Amino acid sequence: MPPKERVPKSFCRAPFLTIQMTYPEFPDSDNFTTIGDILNGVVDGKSISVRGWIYRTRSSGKLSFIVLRDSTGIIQSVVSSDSVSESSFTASKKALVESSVLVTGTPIKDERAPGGWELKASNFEVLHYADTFPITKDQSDEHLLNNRHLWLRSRDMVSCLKIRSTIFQAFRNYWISLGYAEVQSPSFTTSACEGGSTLFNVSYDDHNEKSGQKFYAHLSQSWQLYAEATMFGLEKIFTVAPSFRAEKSRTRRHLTEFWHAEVEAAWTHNHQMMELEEGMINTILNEVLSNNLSELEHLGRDISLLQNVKGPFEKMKYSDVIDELNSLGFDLSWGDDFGYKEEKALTSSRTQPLFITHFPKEKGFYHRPDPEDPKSLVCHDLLAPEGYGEIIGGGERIWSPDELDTRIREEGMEPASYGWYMDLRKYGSVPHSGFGLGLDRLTSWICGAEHIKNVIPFPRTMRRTNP
RNA sequence: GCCGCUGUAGCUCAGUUGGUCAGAGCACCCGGCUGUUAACCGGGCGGUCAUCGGUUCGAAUCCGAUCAGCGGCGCCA
Repeated sequence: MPPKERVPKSFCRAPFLTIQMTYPEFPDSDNFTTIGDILNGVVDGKSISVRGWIYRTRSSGKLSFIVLRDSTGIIQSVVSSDSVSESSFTASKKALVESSVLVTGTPIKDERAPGGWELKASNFEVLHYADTFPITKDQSDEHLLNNRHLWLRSRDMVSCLKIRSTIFQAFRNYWISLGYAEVQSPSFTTSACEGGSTLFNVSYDDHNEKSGQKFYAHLSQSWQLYAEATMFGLEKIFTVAPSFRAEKSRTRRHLTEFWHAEVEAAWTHNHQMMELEEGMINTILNEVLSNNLSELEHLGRDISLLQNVKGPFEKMKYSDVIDELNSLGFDLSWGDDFGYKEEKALTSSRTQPLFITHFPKEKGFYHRPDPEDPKSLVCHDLLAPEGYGEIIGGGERIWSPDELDTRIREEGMEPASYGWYMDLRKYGSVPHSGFGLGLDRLTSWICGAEHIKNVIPFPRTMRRTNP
């Protein structure tokens, strides 16, 4: 075996050093203008410099048209052999799409340019000549997924990811403003939180042989059991974390690794939590509408549909939903679970989110049976409109130790196998509620995405873990 | 787990009943063009037809298996 390559000590410790690094080919300077500022008319008529990548390139004899992009937009620059050095002009003709460039010039309004603005180049410098970019105008879903590491540069992906960022931030800000604390729970777990869901198994070298177990741990499907423990100290908590489901689901709404926003609060009833969720959805939508209009427009989203979402959201009991579905031609009886077909029928004609409450007991052992109607639960789902379906599942948790014991046995499980979770009901148990929100599904709805894969940088599905 | 579909050049695809079927456009390279809008004109490069096996005088084409991927259902967020 060849000797292991040694990493220079100074490299390892780079963050702690204050050595001034200089890159002669790339000036240490903030003296660059964003394309967004140019398009907003901030620097009309002045000579400025732009740094970015080549988005499109066309040339004719003595003239190159180089469309530049940065994270804020795109602008066409015109490189004329009359107004730049020979090396600049050659570079502009030679550089392929996605080459990184530094361009100096004067922005002017010009109707002939896409976007209405144009940069008259006085200097055109290529920092790195790109190889032939694998993504051209002929694109298939599969090719774009195989090249997702490069497709992330596309305006579609950038728009979705900007909106996604707003959504994540708005979620956090909303709960923090209500006095909730952000808490982290482990991704390695040994307790299933929800029966039925399939768990990923994680191995750990020879741990398995030594311990006699088949695996080291599962990957978490939800923080809920941990949240119920943490809640007793902090009372109001939330998290944003990945959850993992090994279901063999192949739909436009499923990922094996998805971003789960979850909330848990002591002294809180189901109906109170639903009100908070409504406020959360409205807050997130308002933030997106005030920060990401251009991204929504680029994606072709019907913005009026989002603007028209206002509370109070419609609330229906499960039994009434069954009646509505049967009036639409379904044949369901009380106790039947309904799937996406039913969700789609309910939500495709609606323009507002829809709460469904009082599901049958089978939905989850940890949800509290309704004292007035013990065969149903004090719980809720929230369905997004336009056919996007379920984005939230939540409810009031059982807080009485005896009731929890009974429910677990009813589900054919042994309370003892829940170990420390049963402990939580022994020491000052209190009423509490919580929910889980699929952030990718929420983003998918807000973006109007065709597929949930379109709104996460590196989607993980049952058949894809690359790139 | 179930149902359906796809695999031919770097990309998007055509290829009829098995017989000049190794093709086009784009990309890339060379040349031309001073207003292009993922331009245009001329030329060039480029494929073990997913893999393996079978049927046949002959297979990209028919059959089987395998691999990879896509869409949907059920389940869930």
